[in-house]
Amino acid sequence: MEKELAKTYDPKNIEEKQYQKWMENKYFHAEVDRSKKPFTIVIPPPNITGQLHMGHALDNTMQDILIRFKRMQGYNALWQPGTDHASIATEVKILEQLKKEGINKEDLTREEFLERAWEWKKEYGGRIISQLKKLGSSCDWDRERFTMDEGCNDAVNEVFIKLYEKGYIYKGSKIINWCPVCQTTISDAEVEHEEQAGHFWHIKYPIVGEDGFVEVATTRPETMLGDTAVAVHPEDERYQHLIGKNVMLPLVNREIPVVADNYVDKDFGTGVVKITPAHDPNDFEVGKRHNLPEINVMNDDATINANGGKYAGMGRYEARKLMVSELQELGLLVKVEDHTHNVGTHDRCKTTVEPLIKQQWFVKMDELIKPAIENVRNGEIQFVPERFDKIYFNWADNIRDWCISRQLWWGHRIPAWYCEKCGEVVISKTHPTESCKCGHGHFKQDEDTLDTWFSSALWPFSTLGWPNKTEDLDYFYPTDVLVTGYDIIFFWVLRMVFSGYEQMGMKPFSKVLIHGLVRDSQGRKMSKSLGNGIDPLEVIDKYGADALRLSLVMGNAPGNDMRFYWERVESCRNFANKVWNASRFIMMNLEKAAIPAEIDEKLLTVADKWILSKVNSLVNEATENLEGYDLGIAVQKIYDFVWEEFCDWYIEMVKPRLYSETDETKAAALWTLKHVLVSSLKLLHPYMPFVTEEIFCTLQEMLGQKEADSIMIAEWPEFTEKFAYNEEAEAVELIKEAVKGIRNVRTEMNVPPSRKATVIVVSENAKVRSIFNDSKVFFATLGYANEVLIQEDKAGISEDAVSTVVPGAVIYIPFTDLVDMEKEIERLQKEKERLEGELKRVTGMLANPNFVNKAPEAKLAEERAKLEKYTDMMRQVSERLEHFSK
RNA sequence: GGGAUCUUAGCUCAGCUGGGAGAGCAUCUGCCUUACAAGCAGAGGGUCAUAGGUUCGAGCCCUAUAGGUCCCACCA
Repeated sequence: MEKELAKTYDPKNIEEKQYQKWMENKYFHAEVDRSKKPFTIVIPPPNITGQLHMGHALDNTMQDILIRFKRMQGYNALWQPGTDHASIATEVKILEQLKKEGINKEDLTREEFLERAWEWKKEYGGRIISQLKKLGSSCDWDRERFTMDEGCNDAVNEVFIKLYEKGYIYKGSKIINWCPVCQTTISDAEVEHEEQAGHFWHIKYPIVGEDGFVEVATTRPETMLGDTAVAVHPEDERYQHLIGKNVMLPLVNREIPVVADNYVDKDFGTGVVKITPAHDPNDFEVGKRHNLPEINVMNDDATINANGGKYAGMGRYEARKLMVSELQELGLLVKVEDHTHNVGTHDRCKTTVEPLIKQQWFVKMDELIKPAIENVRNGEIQFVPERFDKIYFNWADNIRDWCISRQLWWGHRIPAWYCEKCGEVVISKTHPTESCKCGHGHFKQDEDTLDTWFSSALWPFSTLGWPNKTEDLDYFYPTDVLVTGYDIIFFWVLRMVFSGYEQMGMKPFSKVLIHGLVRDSQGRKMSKSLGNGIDPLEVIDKYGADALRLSLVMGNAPGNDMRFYWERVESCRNFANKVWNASRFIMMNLEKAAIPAEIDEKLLTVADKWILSKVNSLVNEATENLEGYDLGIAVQKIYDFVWEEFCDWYIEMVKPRLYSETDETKAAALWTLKHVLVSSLKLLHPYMPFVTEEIFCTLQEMLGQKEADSIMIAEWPEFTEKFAYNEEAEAVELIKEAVKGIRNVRTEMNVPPSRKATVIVVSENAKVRSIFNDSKVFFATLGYANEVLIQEDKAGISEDAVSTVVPGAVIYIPFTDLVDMEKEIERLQKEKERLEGELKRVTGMLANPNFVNKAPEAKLAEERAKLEKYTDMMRQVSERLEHFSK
């Protein structure tokens, strides 16, 4: 370890090195330790297909901040990592890769395909993990899991069997969402509704046995091949006479009945709806009510099947085109209207989803969802910010059975076995050995795999060893907080919640911290197709992980989207640089003089007490904000403190003491510098782990004092009564105001910094005089003074001196040769106007009996004090003005 | 159709349970002051979308309006 910091801050030189050290020392690793309280976060497992994007960077930065904070607070902090097999996403990628080699899925056996898939996992599954490490994530990598590893696989089978035995999992023939491109079912959550411009075709269906037609309107004419009825509203006068009659389905020439059903909206379209039970969820329901046949007219690739007669083999849109033109020739096409409507598309490939009737596995939701609703409603599980529970309830309250089977190969194969002869179903983790009813005894496993979210739903407990009763599970579960984006509340959060209650009898986590999306600088979603994505690794390469992390959380409220700006990262890097240089300065001075580990408080000056009280209350506030998940607010406060109060004020104030060989408070200054620096580094560490660690360790090395081997396991700072803000500390605020006044006057008067001046403080108040008397030195270092006089009256001061007014005193700077009267008057005038405004407000308030009667006592006292202060300042300013106007 | 959310300085955004409008970036003016020009010091810039209401007091609470974003929803 180095004993001094490099001259320039370069994240490249420290980040990799520090991360390795943390890994080697296993600081991220958590073991069950009953003497400590656990704090657990499970990572939202990134897909093995994935590369780190800004969303991951934000999500994981937030988790790392929380876990590092809690670890320092003394919790036994576990951040459980892992990756997701992401069944459909990965399968699509692998198929793409195969395609490039000229191989189709049909060319491979299931086993051959899976071999390729595991190779993929081996090659790319680790990529995202190494990228998370670059970000600084302090996950317990020894515990890394994968949704398809042995344990998770076992958990999946266990849950499937338990739910099946309880009757919560069933196989049924229902209308489901089918993706013709991916060739699999998808769940409701995976369907995105997209507004598309389409048409409304009005078609005449001849009435059987009489002249005339009914006119139906449809957006999907090709589905008429599967029509098995037309429906009207039971109370629609226009169509009463038709109910019970038949119409002739054109092109197909099939007689279908006219049924009456409340589903029909009299006022929409023609009031007559064609019913296609096999290809529309509503029609499916209508069909059930009226016992209509279900005619499936489509193949899995959305071409028309044999039931479509002569259209068989055509694509759905091709058939549509032909049918429309044929209807037109027959004179049955009344009109075509433009019509925008919502089309369901598959969220992965954007293909229009085709509703089809198929045999699939479902999870019955009505019972399972109950505790998941109840426990969010009663606050057992809380969303941060709260409003996101509405998205949650929106899904939970309207939940339908979850279609969990997928016609994919990459994933957890459904543990259902069928007797090849009698078809008996056996649900079992392993190939059944017992014989079945028919005694044939040869079983074949279900071909389908499970929805990828089925395994993710178990993640908070499967990663801790479930279904085994492990110590880990007993100790670390339920986890404390789940950090994720609002876009997967219904995919994942909801399913973890009901799974937690069902399998563990306990919630999976107490808080759900929701963040928004990272958009580009124009507010657009970052996406591959737009090519507007920013690679976090590129940002890290240019500015360092610390800067990236800080830029992602500072000035951003929970749940809100944010825009990515390079300028923002740069300013965060500049902050890291600031911390670096301040530390370098402090260490340069510490090096030259030994400092005691503890300080004799009598030696502390007002400046010391001021900064100590400031950092003390910062500790309080930042801790509180962090505990309330206000990560952005907390770090904003730390940032402001470090840069403004510590660097720009305190360090500057303390310099004369450091440069002096004789000042007896020098040690106190050094001790204070060190104390405040270390506290600041600790507060910053969760946000900027690398730079704070580098400085912390170098500082310890240099001092030969060791508090901890690493800042990440050092103790979180605590508020101490000893340094509470008091009158002494407050005196510094007055000094600051005076200095600012002097600087302001000088700039307004265009006085170059090289020109030093005499500063005369005039105050009738002995206490104020005493404050300034003790702080003369600050005017020299901060206010360009070469001489400071403190006096009770204006004796000996040139009447033409420029001045600045602070509460309780007037500060004169006699520049006999430089004074620009006009400017000085202008300045005083401006100051007077400001004070007038303030006084008007305060006197107005205090003159209002309602305010005086109703406002809290503290507020009243505050306003009275202000009145006094401003009145005094006003008197001084007026006096000065009077003089100049003479 | 239902719901959420936003509208604050030129830009991007903070603003905790209502009590004198903030930050970063950008702009302007001085400074190579021995930690830092990735810096220091100063300055300009906002009727907090609009209209009502509650309150002693509203950026913050309530209602309505306008505009933006997003989610959900079976109107064929």
